[in-house]
Amino acid sequence: MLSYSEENHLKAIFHLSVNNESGVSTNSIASKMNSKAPSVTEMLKKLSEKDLVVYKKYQGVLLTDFGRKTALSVIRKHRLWEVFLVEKLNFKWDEVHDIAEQLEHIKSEKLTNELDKFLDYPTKDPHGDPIPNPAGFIKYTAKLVLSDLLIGETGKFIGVKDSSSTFLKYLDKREISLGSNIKVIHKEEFDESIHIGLAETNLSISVKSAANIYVTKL
Amino acid sequence: MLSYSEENHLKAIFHLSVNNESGVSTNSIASKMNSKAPSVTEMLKKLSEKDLVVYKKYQGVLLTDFGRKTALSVIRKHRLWEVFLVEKLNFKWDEVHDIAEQLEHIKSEKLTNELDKFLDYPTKDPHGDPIPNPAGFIKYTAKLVLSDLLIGETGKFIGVKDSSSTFLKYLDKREISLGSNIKVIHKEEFDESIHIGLAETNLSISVKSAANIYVTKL
DNA sequence: CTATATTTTTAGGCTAGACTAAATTAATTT
DNA sequence: AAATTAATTTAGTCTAGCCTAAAAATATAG
Repeated sequence: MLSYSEENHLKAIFHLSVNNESGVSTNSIASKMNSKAPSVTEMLKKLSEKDLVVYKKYQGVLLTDFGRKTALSVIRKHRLWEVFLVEKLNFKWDEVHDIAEQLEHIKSEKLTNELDKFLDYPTKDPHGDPIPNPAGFIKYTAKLVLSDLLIGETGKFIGVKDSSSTFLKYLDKREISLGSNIKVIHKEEFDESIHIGLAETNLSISVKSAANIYVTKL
Repeated sequence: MLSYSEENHLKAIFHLSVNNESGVSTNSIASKMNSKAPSVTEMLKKLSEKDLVVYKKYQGVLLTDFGRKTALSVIRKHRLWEVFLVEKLNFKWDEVHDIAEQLEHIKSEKLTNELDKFLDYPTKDPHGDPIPNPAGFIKYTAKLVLSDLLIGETGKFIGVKDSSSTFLKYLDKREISLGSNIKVIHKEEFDESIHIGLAETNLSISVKSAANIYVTKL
């Protein structure tokens, strides 16, 4: 039986592994967890002991298959609960993260699978992130960021890179929502800001924002 | 922000207070929590510090209004989640306790109240226990135990005293379920066992069982 | 290819929450 | 009312999970 802290470390390592084949650094984990390097080192020893990670001093850390599966089970629960909160309990997409952080640690396989069924087997969470299946398989969709589209191209908004509530509320305010088609009308040379066209309106957003909007080219 | 352990102690004290106006003993709390007396003493000091209980060494402990409200908020969550599990996720009444023990600690008032709304403001949990309202008001129903009914009397099954999964499964097997009308047909002198009549069948149950079945006289 | 800077680990300390064993207080019995 | 028994608290220990400061290993720069 894993503790909350163990599960949270596994999750952090999983997320940091995505663009990091060669081992995740102690500091990056500490920074993602809002903790300090020595706490991480200590935890890595414990996780290694339990065969959840492969850890060699000073060499960074990687998940074992078992660790990866465990991390994905936590992520699965997180995302299913997020769907539940939005679909069934009237939460907004910017309100669900902190509660899901708590709910993801509830231990009951039956609960998770019944919840999945109750929600009719969703494949994406409210931010567009894929929901792993019970076996720990996760289906990634090819995606690029809005700032990579060329002038004249249109993308379908399928997810956010930054899912902070600040950014999500910002998107709400401009009525940029998951599924929207976004056309790149113009790119400002000076500050790289981007003029976009939505169904009804046109508006201008910063590169920073555009770099946090995942799209598929249409 | 209270810890799980603090919340669990408050809950235990609340449940033990019901038939105990004069202060709950350290040992009774320890036994309910599957812990030991020194752990309880330590916790009582902390809870007293936080004005959740009134505690004087060797004198037993009682909840303050604040402590009572806090305990009831945890109990409210526990019972709402139980309803959710049974009504929405196909759990049986004997399967929900342990999961609700985890879910009751999730911190989000909005979550609790939205869940309440989603479930259409239930007043009883799957075992017949009343669900406190958001203000911490709890509506008790007058009840007696089946073993107190006289021969010839009929009671409506409205709750269980022992909600262990063993007892609940036992009731399932005999098709004694919440809402059933139970008529006392005969009481055996020798072992005090009770012959009861249900809608379709007659059967015999022990005093011990009968003492754990709450009824209202019809 | 040293020297410096950065990263990581070790050493040691702290708190919460549990425990056992011993001491103290309260309750019960004679 | 004293003596015994039972309940409770104190004292001291342990573990998990965090921390800071210092030491060690690795990476980077001149």
